[in-house]
Amino acid sequence: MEKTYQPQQLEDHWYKIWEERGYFKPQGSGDPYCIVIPPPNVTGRLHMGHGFQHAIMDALTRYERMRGRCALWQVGTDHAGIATQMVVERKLNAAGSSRQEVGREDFVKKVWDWKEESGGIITQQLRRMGSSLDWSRERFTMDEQLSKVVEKVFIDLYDEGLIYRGNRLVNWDPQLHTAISDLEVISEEEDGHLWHFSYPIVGEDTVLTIATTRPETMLGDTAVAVHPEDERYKHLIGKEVDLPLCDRRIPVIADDYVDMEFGTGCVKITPAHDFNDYEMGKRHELEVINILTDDASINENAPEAYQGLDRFDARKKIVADLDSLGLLVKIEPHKLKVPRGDRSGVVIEPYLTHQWYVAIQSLAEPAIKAVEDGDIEFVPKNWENTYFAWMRNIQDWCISRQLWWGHRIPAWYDEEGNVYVGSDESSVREKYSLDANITLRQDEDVLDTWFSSGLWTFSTLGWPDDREYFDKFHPTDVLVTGFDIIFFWVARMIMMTLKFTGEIPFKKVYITGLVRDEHGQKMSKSKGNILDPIDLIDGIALEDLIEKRTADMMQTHIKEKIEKHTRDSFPEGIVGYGTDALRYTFYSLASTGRDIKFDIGRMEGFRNFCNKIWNAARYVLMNTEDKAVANSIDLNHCSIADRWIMSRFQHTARAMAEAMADYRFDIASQALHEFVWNEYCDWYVELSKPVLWNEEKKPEEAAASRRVLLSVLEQSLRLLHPFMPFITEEVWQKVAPQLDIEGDSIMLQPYPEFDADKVDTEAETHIEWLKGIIVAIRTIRSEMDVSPAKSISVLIRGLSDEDQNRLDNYGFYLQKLAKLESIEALGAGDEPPPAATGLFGDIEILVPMAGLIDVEAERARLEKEISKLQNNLKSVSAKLGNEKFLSNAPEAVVTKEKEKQDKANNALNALQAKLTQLEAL
RNA sequence: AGGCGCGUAGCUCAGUUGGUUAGAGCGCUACCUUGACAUGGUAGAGGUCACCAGUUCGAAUCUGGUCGUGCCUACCA
Repeated sequence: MEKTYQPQQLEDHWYKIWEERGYFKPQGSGDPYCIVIPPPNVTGRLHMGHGFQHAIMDALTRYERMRGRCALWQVGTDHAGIATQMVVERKLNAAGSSRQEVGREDFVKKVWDWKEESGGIITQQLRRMGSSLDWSRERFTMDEQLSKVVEKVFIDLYDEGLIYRGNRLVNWDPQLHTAISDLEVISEEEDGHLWHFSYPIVGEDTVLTIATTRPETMLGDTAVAVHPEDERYKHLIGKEVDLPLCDRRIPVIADDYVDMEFGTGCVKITPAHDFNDYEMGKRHELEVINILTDDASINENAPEAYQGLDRFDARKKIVADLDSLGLLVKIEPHKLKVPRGDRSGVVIEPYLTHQWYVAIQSLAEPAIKAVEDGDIEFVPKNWENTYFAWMRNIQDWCISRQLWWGHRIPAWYDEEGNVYVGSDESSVREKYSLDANITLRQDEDVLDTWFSSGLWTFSTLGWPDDREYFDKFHPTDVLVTGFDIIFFWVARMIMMTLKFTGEIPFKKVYITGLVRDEHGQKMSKSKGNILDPIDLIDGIALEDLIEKRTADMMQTHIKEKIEKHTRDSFPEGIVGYGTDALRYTFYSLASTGRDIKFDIGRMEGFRNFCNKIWNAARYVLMNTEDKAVANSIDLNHCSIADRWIMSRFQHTARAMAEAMADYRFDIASQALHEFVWNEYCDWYVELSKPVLWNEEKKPEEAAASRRVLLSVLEQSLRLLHPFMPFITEEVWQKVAPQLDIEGDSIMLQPYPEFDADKVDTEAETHIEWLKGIIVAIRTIRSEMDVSPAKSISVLIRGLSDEDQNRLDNYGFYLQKLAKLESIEALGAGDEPPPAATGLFGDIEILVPMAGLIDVEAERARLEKEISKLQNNLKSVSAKLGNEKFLSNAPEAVVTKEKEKQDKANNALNALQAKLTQLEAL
């Protein structure tokens, strides 16, 4: 074995073997366990969020697989309609072409080509994370079988009247030329203006002043609204105003939606270009005048002077024109929420179009109930509030998109515009008994990507025709995902799955936090603070990292800022830490209900942990290969340390099981780390040395310890495997044969279960005693500046009979671990020599001073200890002096405090005696 | 405007039903290359648990408020 752990060489090696041998397929007769992957964008790249979520899903899957469940982690990718189409379109544009130029059919072909070309990257990256996904069942949302499910669901919902075509305002992206759902609109506060304009009142010499943030929409105004109770304007209700710049008179109406306090208290109403105005328009039967084109330019419904102008150019011209008419009153700076498309980033227009909708109400009710009843549980639970809040106020879902990449809507129109829905043209003709001479054309639109994602748990498992996997694995056990897609995806999956399968899609929803950078900033391209999980695994040179982070940046000053920040954060670039270290870092940070700040320092610590495991294995193998190892564990031959470590292992196994049941990966990782490093390596390995290397020990005792060293290491590897698949496999392959364990891979071995019978309280008590004495001696050595190389003689007194027995039995450990020349018990009557003193309970440990100890240093040390004890004693005594405490606190608590007091008093007396003795010198 | 979080050691985070001397890792200090490991060992230093008030014999933990901070939802033109 190498002296240090080298992850690069063995990760690919083992992954390939696991995959080739089919270990990721569900096997065995255990209870089925299933997780479906949140399908990543087929042409996307792995980011930290993926890394985090896949680390968790893989830990769960490997854990349950080892526990004997028939485990399936279902893999697949998403066609990601808008995102993917945009990438291909951008490539076309860069080449001087456009999607319109190549036409729909060829464009879609080009997207498929792009999918073939880049679609392997993300799946390759998932493999690098060690994910035990069943690749033989890989699915894609646009696979034939999954597309069939999409079609069936659409048709069934339509036939049931739950999908309908509506003409209403939608969020329109004027760059992508498509409708998008509410969820795809990001509203952020931006600096804008509030323009005050006057509209002349018909038949009067006065004007009415309105305030607006969007002057250009006045071309589509069909009313002005005031509050019915507004004394300033009450008399104008029912009158008309002349709409400036347009040859139109519009009414003044009253509606209590109007806020009297805001602006002038008068609102212009543009039903075609504002959601509220649209609703108000409906209430007052106002005319709806659309003044925009698909690209958000002014259309032919507006006065000629403005036709063809872009919306923002039109705004300038309108403001100028109103000004020259003397109707511009003032312009105030104003902060407002600007809706932008989450993909395109352009300002979204409310726009009147025909779109397809899902009538969501009847689907939402059972989906709410499923969570209310606890059939589906969110972890952490408070996300349920978010879910309920949205679901109880849910709006119909606009599912059509004016894109080319996606599932084409299975609807046909005849020349009169009648709609027919079916799986293809011929079945539509049959279904609706249409004559052959009627011409049909298919709807041009495709479905929202989330429509197919909503069917993901059952479509990937073969529903409805190939039901073997569906029947076995559905409902799935847990969904692991981010809170950002609770509405997009989780809620819709619950609704669609309940509707079509009658089952919930999953029993638990584990919501992960967002992965942020080390300063708590969101990772984003524009901030240039992205970390690529693969770079953390393999390492990356500083210059390459800077290049990567600044490649697409146009502005030099931003580029420079990112470069500086990157140089500061990673002066040496990033060394590769390996997959196991990355995964472990995610677990350690995965406390529930909290975003995680990714700290590379922690990852380095876990890389070191890998190395620790590696070297522990080297030690064990060095001391067991070609040596006598007991065939089985015989407690009669085991040392007290052997018994202790086996017992401690049980506690760890129990902690692990509890943490995993609660999805507390942070607690689990800490328990494992603590056991392996602090108990196995720091203590047990050291305690094994005097047994293995002591000539006077019987051979069968050494053989027993060798067995225990191997056995506990082997079990620890299994305990660790779901978190660190690679290193545990590599080491296990070397350790298992020493124990004659049969099996081809650790990942198919049973998971260690807690066994109360194997807890050895007696051994734990003895070792705690031993540790206490050793630490006390070491502390004296360290504080008295005694060279670690120097053996010392130690006196000990205040021993009970049991202590004396322990000293007889385990003294050889003390000699080795505290580097002692000798240790002797001092009789009760013996006068102790001047010495440095340490206490462990009632036991006094004396290191005689003879030239070793500096009197002043010891005095200072004692005084420090004494003052610590006095403080301690003060607070304990205060409690015990409080009558109310004595009468109200539970007896156990009072007893405990009394014990504390006694102990502190004894210790104090002992130390004070020492101090007196010292001062007498 | 409503809702949900968070504020514990220099940094990143634990702290279960109120009872610990408030913990871990990284970083820091001192000493040490001892036959697994310097990606290491041993021993340490470091916290008025954001602030205020209350409940209680007892509060990091429960209640109310204040401040700071992050996010989500909402129709203020």
